[in-house]
Amino acid sequence: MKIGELAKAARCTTETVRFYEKEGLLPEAHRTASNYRDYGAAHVERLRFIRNCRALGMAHEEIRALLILMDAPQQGCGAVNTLLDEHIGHVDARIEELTQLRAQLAAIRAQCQTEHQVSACGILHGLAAMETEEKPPRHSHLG
Amino acid sequence: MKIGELAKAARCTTETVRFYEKEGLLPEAHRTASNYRDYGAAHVERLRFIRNCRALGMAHEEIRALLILMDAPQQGCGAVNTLLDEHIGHVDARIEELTQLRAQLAAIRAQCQTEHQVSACGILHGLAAMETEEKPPRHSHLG
DNA sequence: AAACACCCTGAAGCAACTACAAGGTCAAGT
DNA sequence: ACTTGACCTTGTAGTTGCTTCAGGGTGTTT
Repeated sequence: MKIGELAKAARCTTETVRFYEKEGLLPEAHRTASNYRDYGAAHVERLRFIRNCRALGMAHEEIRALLILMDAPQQGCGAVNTLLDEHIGHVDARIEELTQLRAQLAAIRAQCQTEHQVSACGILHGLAAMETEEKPPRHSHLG
Repeated sequence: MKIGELAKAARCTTETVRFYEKEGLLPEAHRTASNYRDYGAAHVERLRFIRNCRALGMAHEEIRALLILMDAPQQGCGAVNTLLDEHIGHVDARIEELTQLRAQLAAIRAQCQTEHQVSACGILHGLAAMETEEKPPRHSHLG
């Protein structure tokens, strides 16, 4: 099958397929006489796997690690479990960060209930007066 | 004050300060005879405001809009309130997305409780079998 | 005069794509 | 035979919010 068909089968774009190939996530395809990429069922499976992992918020690094583990089918799957647990940890950490942010934003928002002059706006004063924090180190690759 | 002092006052790096200047978020500084940037109290205030907004997850676009509003102090602050409400909406949307992701991940994780062969791992099978979804349009700039 | 901390500019790198630009291929219709 | 249109090819640049680096200048101290 051609790249467009593969892309449709995994519900992504041809550009994304080519990008994954360049990244080494998707193995290179055979080429037809006219230099078109030519894919088989294994490519569809692999690409769908990658897209599913991405939909779950995994980074390319994590997916790459999973793919390598998958390519040694008779090995133990402890590393797979670990990797997933760590990823769940990233998601939890990010939810926690955003929840705290949400509370801070609500507090600032509460400082202005009615429309008045900008110079007297509680929100702007709140934003200016906040304790400026150093950027904490990232807990996850999730933005 | 020199750029390093300004950066310290707002707890960021000199590179970040120069970057904000290039972006137009921070006005350009006067220069000394030796071409060093020379900042005053107004710059400290502005930079701290920017860093506080960033710490609350706002995008540069949002901050830029706030700064413009702030520069017209006798105008009404309705737009400020709206902007903040929208930003809170972004955060809520992202928390919701991540919470759903979290549930999906937990479901997949539950498919493998004990270590066994990769080829029989419920997690990998779950990841392969998932309904591949099209990437939904972004609800927010928060990753 | 040398050492060291600080400043300058400009370019490149990160993640995970997306969006061109400029061209080649192929099947269908006239 | 020719054209249209949909598809394919490569390569490069843009997105966001910085960080890092290279290669150099300045200023104070010893």
